[in-house]
Amino acid sequence: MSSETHRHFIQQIVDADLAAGKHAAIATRFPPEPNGYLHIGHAKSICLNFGLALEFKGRCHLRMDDTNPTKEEVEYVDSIKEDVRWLGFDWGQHYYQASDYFARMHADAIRLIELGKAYVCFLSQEEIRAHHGDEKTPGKPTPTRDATVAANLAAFAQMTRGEFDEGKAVLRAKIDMASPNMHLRDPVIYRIRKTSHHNTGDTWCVYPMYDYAHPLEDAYEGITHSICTLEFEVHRPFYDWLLRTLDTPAKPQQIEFARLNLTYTVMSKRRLLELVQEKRVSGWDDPRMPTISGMRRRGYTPAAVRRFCETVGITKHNSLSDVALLEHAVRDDLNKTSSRFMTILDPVKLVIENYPEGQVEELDATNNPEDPAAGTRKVPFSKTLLIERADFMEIPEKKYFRLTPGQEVRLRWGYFVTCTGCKKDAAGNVTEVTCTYDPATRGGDAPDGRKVKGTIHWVSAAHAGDVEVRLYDRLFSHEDLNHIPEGVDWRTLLNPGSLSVIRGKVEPALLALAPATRVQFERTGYFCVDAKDSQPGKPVFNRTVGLKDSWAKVAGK
RNA sequence: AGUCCGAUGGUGUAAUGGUAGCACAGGAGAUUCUGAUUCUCCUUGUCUAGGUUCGAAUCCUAGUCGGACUACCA
Repeated sequence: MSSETHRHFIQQIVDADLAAGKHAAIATRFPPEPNGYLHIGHAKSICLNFGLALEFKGRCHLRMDDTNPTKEEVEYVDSIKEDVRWLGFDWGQHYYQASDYFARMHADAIRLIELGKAYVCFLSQEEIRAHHGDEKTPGKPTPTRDATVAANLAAFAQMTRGEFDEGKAVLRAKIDMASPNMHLRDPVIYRIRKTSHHNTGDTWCVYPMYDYAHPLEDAYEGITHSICTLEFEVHRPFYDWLLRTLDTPAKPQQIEFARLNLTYTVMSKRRLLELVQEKRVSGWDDPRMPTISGMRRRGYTPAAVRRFCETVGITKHNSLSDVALLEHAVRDDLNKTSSRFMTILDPVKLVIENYPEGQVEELDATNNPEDPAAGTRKVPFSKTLLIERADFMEIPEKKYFRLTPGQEVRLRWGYFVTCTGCKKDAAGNVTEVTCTYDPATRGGDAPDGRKVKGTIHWVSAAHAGDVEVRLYDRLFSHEDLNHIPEGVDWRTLLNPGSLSVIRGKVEPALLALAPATRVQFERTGYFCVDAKDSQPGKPVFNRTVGLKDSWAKVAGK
């Protein structure tokens, strides 16, 4: 993490601009295209843009960049709004859509033509590409490049009226066909799309391209700092050219930063969309997805996501962040905020031989040792309990602190018990562990002050609820999805064990939790009540992230 | 290949000409009614070669490596 005083390069730019009196207040924007769900990479951008506005008491606009009717849908618009709000940000009155500016952008295109800075090109897509040239070859001018303003005006009007079929004509900016920057070789700024737009319907059949629309949207809204990712660096000269040529009152400054990459995670919308369409996941909100909605369903907190975004920082060089950073952020938050419960995911019976048959006690358990205000709850205790299979070993490994014949352990919030042995079936599987308890240790403390090395969790067999538990692991088994071995399909890199569904035995209190409640299963991990598939009294639990397990490391050696 | 951008431990980042620091991960230990948490300590780094300077991670030059660009996507 950076030091308290560290300011990243964008903050420094804003500091300088404000100090120089360049702006009275700053305005940033988060401009997603509604063609997919937001993911953790967008969260980084959202935190940056809204965070800057908050820090400098400026404003941050939420703007749908809906300039391509063939790809965008209302479903995405709604999910984007929900996700930004969930992350904890508020755009206030500043919700905009590129499509709201279509008329104004169109008028500006006409101005551009009048200025002699744009012309209608009738070349086919292939011809345009052939005329484009390459790094060492300058492009060739289109036949109509030097047509008169009147002819271009007329042609653009025809385009606008729908008199040409899709692909028959485009409007191009007239800049420099020999520029070393390809984006300055007369870029296409309007194309014909005879598709209904989710917002403007059939009003238009010409739609602006991103390169043309974006600077204008920013200028119309008075954006001061237009922050985008590194790949738009080469587009900046056009961004500036357009604002200069049209002499817009506002001259927003485009600043690029490095997008987020995460280990074992795909971040491209295209791939995410394929995972959904090919049903390799249950949907955009599948808890294994790096989408905001997936992480929300998985049990991540907005605070943890924001914290993570702070941790990875803002720079101009590409990097691959370890997903462990994200996991740490969520554990750190959940540790402080979630109530603990006892659940057994791989049960084996534990019978307390000297505990009275039929007796049931209600023991007090602390909900969250990190937060006394979380209070306590009652947990039923009886002669026959269920414990984790891993908490018993007939022949113990070195430093094994759990149940093994002759060893005493504590049953959390219960009693000290001493293991007496186990019963097995014909195949040699342990079917029951037996022990005796010390009645003087009720609640979990020995009056004589003796200590035990291990504490294990349990549930009363007769009182336990039976629930579905979904154990999630990383979606991919390959670390860097941006670098895949030659000839390998990224889909084959999916982790076949990314989801396992099991049944768990839980203490009664867990059955009454509201959907989306986040809890810790003691000694196991953080889980949350699935908001979609849970039924009243029948919760489904999603594992958000496991607890750190240093014993697993020791035992694995 | 051209143009542009970048390069600090295993990972992510600080240090803005003056002691290379932080977080994660990893290791060792202490504490603990979660082998969790917490706490302590430790390992590991300035891409290379020149230059400027009393002094360079920082400035300059060249090289190397990585990324972006050659869509009627954004």
